[in-house]
Amino acid sequence: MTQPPSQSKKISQTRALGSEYKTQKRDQRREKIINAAAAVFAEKGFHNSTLKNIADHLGVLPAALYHYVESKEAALIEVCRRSGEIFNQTMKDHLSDDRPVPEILRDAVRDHMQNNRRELVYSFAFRPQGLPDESVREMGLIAQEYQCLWESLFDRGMKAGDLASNTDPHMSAIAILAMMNGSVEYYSGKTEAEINKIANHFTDIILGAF
Amino acid sequence: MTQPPSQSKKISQTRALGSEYKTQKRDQRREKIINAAAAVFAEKGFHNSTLKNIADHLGVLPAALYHYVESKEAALIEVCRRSGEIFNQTMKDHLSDDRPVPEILRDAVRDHMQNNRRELVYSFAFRPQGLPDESVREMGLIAQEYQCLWESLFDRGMKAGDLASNTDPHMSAIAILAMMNGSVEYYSGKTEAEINKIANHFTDIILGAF
Amino acid sequence: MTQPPSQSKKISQTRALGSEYKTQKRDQRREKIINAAAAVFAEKGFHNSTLKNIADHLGVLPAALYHYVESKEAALIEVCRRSGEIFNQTMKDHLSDDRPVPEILRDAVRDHMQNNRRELVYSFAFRPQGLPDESVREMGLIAQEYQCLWESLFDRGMKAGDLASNTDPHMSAIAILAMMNGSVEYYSGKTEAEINKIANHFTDIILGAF
Amino acid sequence: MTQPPSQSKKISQTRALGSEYKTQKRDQRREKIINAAAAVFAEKGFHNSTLKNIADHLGVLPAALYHYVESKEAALIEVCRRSGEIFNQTMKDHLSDDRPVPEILRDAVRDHMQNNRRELVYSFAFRPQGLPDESVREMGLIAQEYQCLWESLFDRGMKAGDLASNTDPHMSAIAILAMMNGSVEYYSGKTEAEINKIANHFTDIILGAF
DNA sequence: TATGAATGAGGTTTCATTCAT
DNA sequence: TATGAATGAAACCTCATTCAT
Repeated sequence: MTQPPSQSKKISQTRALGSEYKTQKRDQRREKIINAAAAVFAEKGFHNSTLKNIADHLGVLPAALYHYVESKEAALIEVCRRSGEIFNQTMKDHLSDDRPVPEILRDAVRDHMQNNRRELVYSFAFRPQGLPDESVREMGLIAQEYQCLWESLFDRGMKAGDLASNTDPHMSAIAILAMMNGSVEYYSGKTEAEINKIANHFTDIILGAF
Repeated sequence: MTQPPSQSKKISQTRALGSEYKTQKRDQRREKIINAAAAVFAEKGFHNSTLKNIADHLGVLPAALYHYVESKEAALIEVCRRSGEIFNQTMKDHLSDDRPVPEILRDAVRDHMQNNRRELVYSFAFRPQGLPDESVREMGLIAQEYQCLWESLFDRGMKAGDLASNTDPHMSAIAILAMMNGSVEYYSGKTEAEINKIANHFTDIILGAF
Repeated sequence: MTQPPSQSKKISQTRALGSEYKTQKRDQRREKIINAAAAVFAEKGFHNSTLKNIADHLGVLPAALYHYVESKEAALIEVCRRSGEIFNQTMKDHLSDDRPVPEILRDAVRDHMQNNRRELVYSFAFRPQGLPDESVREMGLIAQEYQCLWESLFDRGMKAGDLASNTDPHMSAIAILAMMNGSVEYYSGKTEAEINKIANHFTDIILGAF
Repeated sequence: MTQPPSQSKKISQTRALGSEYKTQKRDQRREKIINAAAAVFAEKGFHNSTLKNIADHLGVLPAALYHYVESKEAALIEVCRRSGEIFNQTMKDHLSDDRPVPEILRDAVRDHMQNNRRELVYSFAFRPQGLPDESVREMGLIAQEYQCLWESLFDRGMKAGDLASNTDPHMSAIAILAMMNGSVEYYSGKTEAEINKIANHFTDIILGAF
């Protein structure tokens, strides 16, 4: 029995696969663009970055970006969302660990600072100054969640007796986040090992209190 | 016989006073402009601030600013210089105090944070990202001096036995500055009393370490 | 007999004299301003000159100029008028001389070039490019009259047999004026003696033709 | 069996041609812009010309010019360079001719004046007044070379016995250039034939001297 | 009369964005 | 999909001019 329909099916499958393949490629391209945007924004700040800067990173002309990103601001929001996910996911992973809080804390501090350096995104996630309103809203939610995760770590530590009983989880979270983000210009250019040393120092400061 | 004050002298005095008066008024106007610039820069960041924004703060047209400031960048540099002087002078005053270091430290932290809030200038003095080169240079010197002042405070405290003997002045300065500057978005809108509480918390963290 | 009226007369006389004196002083001041304008316009061209440039020449602020001159363009017109009068009067003086035309011509060429250098005004009187319309009209009349004076000199010389009989007064005037004005950048910085040599050369060229 | 031309070769050719074609089109557009700039600058002078003037000549908005020219001053320099090349090349061509110098001279004068009219560029190449420094430098070199070419023509003529033995090549070049450039307002609006007549007159004046 | 503050128009330039190809 | 041309809004800045003092 001849099965002409099969051919049409095959074709449509091929098409579907082709389209899936295309979608995948498109996503990869989009991701590269978002990464380029992240790098440029981090280096120069949002308002001092031009689409040409981003396009240059990719060896492409500015107009090409519009095939993947709606606008400069949309790119910023995307960058924020992604970096927020990285930070938040990292922290959630730490929280699902059942080692003593001080040990988790030490790792979390180290990871945050390494990410700050590596992802070059701290600037958006934690410095809303002068950014477009919608971005600020988006970032605010992310940052708030992140801060909550840190607070819950301190809270757990205190309740478990791993940290001093008079620990203020809220203030401790504020303090360690401030320390890590307020010194990023100081450490972002340093080696991984050096950053780890600084991270340990910060952890000791937080742990030693009270 | 007493001579009446010579008239010519009087006139010249009047003239001198008149001119002095004018100079004074001009300086006041200039100061208001620099302050407006500081406020706008702090709120929106340098690149997102327009001369119109600053002019609007003063109820004036943008072109009027050029009577007092050479350019937008010149305004930025002036803002940085002024805020740097405030911070550095405040710290020098604290250093010339001979109370125990922990007490001085507590006051210094409080003053820095209050200034951060009041002067709204932290952003330039401590966040060079994407600013014009000359401004960055200027700010770098200011910030470096400021950090040295903090280090010398920790150094003195350690040598005097007021602080733990294993205190690292350099890292302690980094840490407390990062804490204060990295949390400015958190506290800048709060009342003086609330900020003082936060300042005390930060001081306790730094003092309690080790 | 007492003569009180005389006093009032005296006063009014004094007043009249005072006012006349004032008018005179005012005219002197105005003349200085026009001269300063002429110098600045000549050096930088009209559109590249600012009122501040002119005011600086006089050690005065720009607003002060408005007490004597209606506008920047009015100053230009005045400058043109004055320089035109100088050039035209000089030429009329030469024409009322009854020496042989070649001798007069030699002197006239010399005077034009010296004036070009000294008065620094050639640029307006002979280069209307891009100047405001009214100024161009005013200058056009002046320049036309000046050219006519030169033409009549050549005409007289030809009719008197001092110049070649096939001399074209119109073209000769065009040529010598072009020579003198088209080389002003070349000679305006030179000494009086050097300019005289060049002037003689130009005169020889004109006289030697045909 | 003859092979059909390889398709890949065709494609690559097509691509190359396509890109070449685009480059060519871009150059044409750029040339039009430079020409428009030349026309506007010539009409109004550099400082009195606005980018809007130039853009209007092309039926375009000012911002569009920046696709082809870096800045207003860059446009000026380009205009100068191009016109300088035209003038200098024309003169070099004349110098490589071995006819008697008077004949060459007559053609050279005619060409210069026709170019002055046609290219509308004399103003930059020979009137540096108030132009930006770099442009003045560029133009100075061009003008100097051009003058040298004229001098060498006179020099050759004198040595060949075509011109009077007491000819001063330097002064002759100054004089003829001044004549041609100092009268451009007079002749630039005239017909080609009329200009030729004037050019002949100027040539006669130069040749008849001494 | 001269000053200095302020204005408003206009200039050059940048840049996100759109669109035809 | 990427390009390159073009746009239009907005930025910084200049400057002739006005006005109160």
